[in-house]
Amino acid sequence: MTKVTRKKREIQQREEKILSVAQSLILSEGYHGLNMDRIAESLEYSKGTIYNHFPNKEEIILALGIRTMESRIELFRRGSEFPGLSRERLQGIGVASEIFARLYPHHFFLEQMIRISSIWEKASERRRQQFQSCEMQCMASVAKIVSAGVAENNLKLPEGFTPQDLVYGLWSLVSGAYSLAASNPNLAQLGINEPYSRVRLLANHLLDGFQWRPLSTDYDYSIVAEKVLHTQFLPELSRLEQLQFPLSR
Amino acid sequence: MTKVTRKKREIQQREEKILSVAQSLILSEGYHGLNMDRIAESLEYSKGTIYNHFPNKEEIILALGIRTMESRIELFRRGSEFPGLSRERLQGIGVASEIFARLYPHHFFLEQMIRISSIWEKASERRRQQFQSCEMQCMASVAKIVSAGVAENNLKLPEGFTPQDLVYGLWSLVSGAYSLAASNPNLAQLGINEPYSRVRLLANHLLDGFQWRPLSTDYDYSIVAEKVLHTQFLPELSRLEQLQFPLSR
DNA sequence: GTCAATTATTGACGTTTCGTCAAATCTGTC
DNA sequence: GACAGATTTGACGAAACGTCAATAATTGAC
Repeated sequence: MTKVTRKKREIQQREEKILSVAQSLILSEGYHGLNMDRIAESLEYSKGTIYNHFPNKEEIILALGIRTMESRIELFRRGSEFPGLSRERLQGIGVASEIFARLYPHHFFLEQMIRISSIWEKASERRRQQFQSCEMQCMASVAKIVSAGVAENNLKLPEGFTPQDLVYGLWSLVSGAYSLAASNPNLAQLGINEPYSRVRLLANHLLDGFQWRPLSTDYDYSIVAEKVLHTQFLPELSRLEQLQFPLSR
Repeated sequence: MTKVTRKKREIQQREEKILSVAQSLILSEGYHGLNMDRIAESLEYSKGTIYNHFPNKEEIILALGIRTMESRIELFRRGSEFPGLSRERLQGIGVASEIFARLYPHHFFLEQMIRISSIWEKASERRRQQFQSCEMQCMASVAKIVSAGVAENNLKLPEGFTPQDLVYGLWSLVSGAYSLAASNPNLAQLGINEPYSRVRLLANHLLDGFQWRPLSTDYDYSIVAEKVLHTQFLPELSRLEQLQFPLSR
């Protein structure tokens, strides 16, 4: 029924433009720098038109978060398709996670904002569910590999410890670390110089603590990471190199 | 010179009242629920008077964060005074951290807010430094114990890994986990039922991964935690029991 | 006790931003 | 080219921030 006319396409494209302007505003000037009048002015449309696309400011922010979340799911999917032992496959997700954090460092900023600034309450149910579903998909892909590790007999979880609990640990470690890195400009001042690559090492030590075999003391996972990078993430390589992506470090 | 008159004391006390009203507003209605008119109205003072105490809304929020941060430092100090091996003392901080998170669960909410909502930029240099100094004191107390572990020969850090890096890991894990728990009401839905006590277990596994002796597989740290609780945190015990604080679980 | 100087309080006001909606404009169809 | 329906516009009201001149209270010297 709904014919895709020139006008319809134009409207569709405008939605992208709104998000892109919103993103640059929010990144350069923070939460308060994003305002509807400025978006409208910058795109040379009236405010009413912007409100036709998004019923309020909060929805725009959530939409931005969903946009990067979708890229994250895709990266996680590709990472988890790396063939091998469970812990090697988890390495695949680790690399995906690191690539994600480097390509979209602002995401962690957005995510915190979404959780905090009453955005959640004001946004529509539909978008909220979309966001949560993204998050759950990511966590599920990790949980699946943890369960595989148990099934493979390479990982024994402690009494009363579920795969979800381990996912909680990994997730907390990674998101905590990236959030700190994203919002604390003076980590270096505290003696933390390469936050991104450190996270991978820390996560591996956590896995060692659970005796997930092969242990990182017996097996060089940085080689696995390198392999993951070249088999699963070729398309991203050049973009990453511009950012000086050092997996070996 | 500046005599402490009745009036001065009155003003001092009002500052406390402002913070307490602000806190309940922000907790019950989120970032947007906190507004200066409502604080003024609720305390039956005019807005101008509130502005005499705090030059803007952001300073109030930061002051709230500093207030809990100071309690945190105090808890950390007491925890780290627990006598014993380095890893036992770190357990002391772990317990302190867990007590803190249970007594002031809103702190992690505040902290994220401070990092995100342009609060940082708008607040005064003085308060910003105060906040950072609190944070650094906490991290330093952890770093000190890590270094002690190395000196004690119970911990060997990997090549190129500094004590600060391990602090970064612990800090990220703990703050990530508590932030998630504070802002994600449906962790249980994801299969994570006791976020607080899980964190301690996860952190201990991370330390095991670094081979910090004695390992938690050889030594029951929940007994240590119990002892810490009774020797270092007696005053808090009754308050915690009302919250059903299960260290053994 | 009085009074001038200092200090504290007030609330009306200007400003910014959100989100709305009736009126104006544009688009596609017959 | 006339008409219905979709789209766009921007003036408007509401809410909140932060200011400041005017007012009130307090203090301390005499």
